[in-house]
Amino acid sequence: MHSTIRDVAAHSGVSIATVSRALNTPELLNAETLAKVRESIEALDFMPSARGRQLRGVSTRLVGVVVPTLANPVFAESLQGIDEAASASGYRLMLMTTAYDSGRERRAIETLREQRVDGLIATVADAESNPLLDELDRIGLPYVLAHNDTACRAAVSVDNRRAARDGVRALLQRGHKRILMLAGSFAESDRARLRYRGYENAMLDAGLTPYAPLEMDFNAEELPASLLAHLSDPLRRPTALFCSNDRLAMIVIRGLRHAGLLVPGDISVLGFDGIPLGEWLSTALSSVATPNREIGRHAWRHLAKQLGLPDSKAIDEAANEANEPIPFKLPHNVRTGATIASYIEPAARMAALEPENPA
Amino acid sequence: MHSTIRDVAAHSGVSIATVSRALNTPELLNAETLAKVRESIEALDFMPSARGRQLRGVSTRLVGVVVPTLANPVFAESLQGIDEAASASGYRLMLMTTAYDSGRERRAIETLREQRVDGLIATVADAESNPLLDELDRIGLPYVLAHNDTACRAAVSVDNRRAARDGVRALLQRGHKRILMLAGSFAESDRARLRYRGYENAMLDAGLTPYAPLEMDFNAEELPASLLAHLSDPLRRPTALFCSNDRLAMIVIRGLRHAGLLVPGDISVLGFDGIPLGEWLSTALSSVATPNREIGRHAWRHLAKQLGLPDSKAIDEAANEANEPIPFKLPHNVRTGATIASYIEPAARMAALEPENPA
DNA sequence: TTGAAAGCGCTAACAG
DNA sequence: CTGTTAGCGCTTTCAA
Repeated sequence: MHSTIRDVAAHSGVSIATVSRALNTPELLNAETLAKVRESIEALDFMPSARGRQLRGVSTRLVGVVVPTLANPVFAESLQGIDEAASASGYRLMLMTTAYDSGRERRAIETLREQRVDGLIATVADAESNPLLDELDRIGLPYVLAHNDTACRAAVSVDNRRAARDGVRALLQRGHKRILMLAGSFAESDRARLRYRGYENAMLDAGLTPYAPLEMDFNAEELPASLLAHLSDPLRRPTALFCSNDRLAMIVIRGLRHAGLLVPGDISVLGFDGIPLGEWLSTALSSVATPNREIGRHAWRHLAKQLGLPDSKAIDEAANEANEPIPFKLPHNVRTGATIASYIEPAARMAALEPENPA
Repeated sequence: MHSTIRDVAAHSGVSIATVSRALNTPELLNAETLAKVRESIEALDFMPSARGRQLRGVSTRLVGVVVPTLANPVFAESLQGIDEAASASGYRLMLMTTAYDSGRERRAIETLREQRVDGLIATVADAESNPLLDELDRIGLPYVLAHNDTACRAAVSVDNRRAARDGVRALLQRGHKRILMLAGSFAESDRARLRYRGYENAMLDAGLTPYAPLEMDFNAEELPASLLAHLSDPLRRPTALFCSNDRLAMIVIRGLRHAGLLVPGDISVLGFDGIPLGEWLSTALSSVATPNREIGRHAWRHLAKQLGLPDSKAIDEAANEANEPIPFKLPHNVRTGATIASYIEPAARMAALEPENPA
């Protein structure tokens, strides 16, 4: 179906070596020969096979990317960052999604290895004790984790513990004391666990007792009974909810409204991720925002370094800046939206609600 | 760096053919030999090279996917659909983004051809007169367009004209007569043009004169002067805006609120795409919803058919259903959110606003 | 400046 | 059941 270098050689009456040179080192060829060969290439719709080339030992210039899902904008964003940075260096992406499933993670990495990717960027369910990654280490295939937050491996992320702590502090500063943390599945995510640690830290620092985390289903239509139980007593219920991700926060806000609670009037809600959509909600979602695109971009920079590529970022800058280490931890940012408010004592609230009270 | 089939053969004291068989047709081997070979494979961390295999003429089981950007959830969703369907058939995706740039489209397709993808699924800026696609036709590389709406090529999409027409009809049914259509760049998108045709159709059918379309910048922070001019006269301004995509609709709604106009009280807004996020806005976005994931899934089905794969969908069903043609046009769905309302005559409005009027 | 030839990792006859 | 061998499309010495 495809024409090969041999077809081109035959068509233009030269050797295959000459065709190869026309492709790779045209400057070494006689202008006429070159023109002739190029004509044949055109005529035959010849497109050199990366396969043949790579078999000769040349690198594939392919990077594998492994993400749980693109339905989560967090990963779509970071994929964008990787894509932009990698294509600028002439690398192509090979994408695999895992749906947080370890079987699929394994198959994904296998496939990518078979394709002889030069390296890979992955977000895995468990970054610390992960045999797949251990194997990559052993065989020496370069990889960088994105979003996973661990010191054991090359991993670009925010500092999840501190980010969560800062988020909770923002709530504490607004006078909240009964702050409950909600999470999707802890099993699914080392990140959720670190975020809970941050929550604990902030609470303990403030002399408060952390609640146990409340795990809830990511796809729930309604609030789980366990949460509703927490909310039943207006005087003792949490005054703020810290959700381990934005999607959860949105589900919760919707559920709270459904249950007749005002956000942030009755209860504040803080998310985590800072997905762009959050800002579009009419009550903009307050969230601990993470620089997802930058996470992707920096993951690439680390990988590029491992691959021995010149750092295009560094090239732009002054030479003496060139050896500045590429960061593994990126800054987070507590985005004060409109879903968190200062805590008001119940007594004061009642007073404020009395219409008779003069202004 | 990688060990090869030859290393394994040497390590286990068999021929390379035997190793190859251990990989591809293990049932043909003596159990002991097989075990021995597998041991060596383990010991050497051997992973067969897809390169070598494919060079022998076996298909790559790779599909190229070309989309403008993943920042638009529409494409992230359809990519998900492609991914799910393709991996179910054992195919892998190679992703390239183009940012609607024709140079990048060309490079993307070139790369994919070099990688010898078995076929590709693409969303291009211009589907009809596109030399790149013509070339694919000429060389016989199977491809299917997704979202592009044209009869000239295999393309899975909604019927953009009818979808837009139905959306505008929903506005007309609510009594709107002064309906203005806003679009991003027409140059960028054959789809936007078809949607304008649908708008025209609906208006003319209703005996109304269509407005000229108003093109506006996709990334604008504020409403363009041209639109503000349209809105200045409360009695003659459009009572509804039809936006050629949801992102635009969201920008417009924000801008309208900023300008002191109530949505949908003062003016209705209808989007197009039905991105999930729209439903999360506190005033849920009304939109002509397109089944993006299904578009991806069906694009794969068409490609799979061109590749001569058995249709996994058809297998599930009764045999007599098996030859049911795979649709090119998928159903759209006018999602009545909360940003469109019935038109109320100004007089009636004024009356309703007078607090003295009894209920 | 060009050609001949070896070989990259693998599969698939064809023998044994 | 297993080994030998001939390529697949390309790059890269080495010679001419």
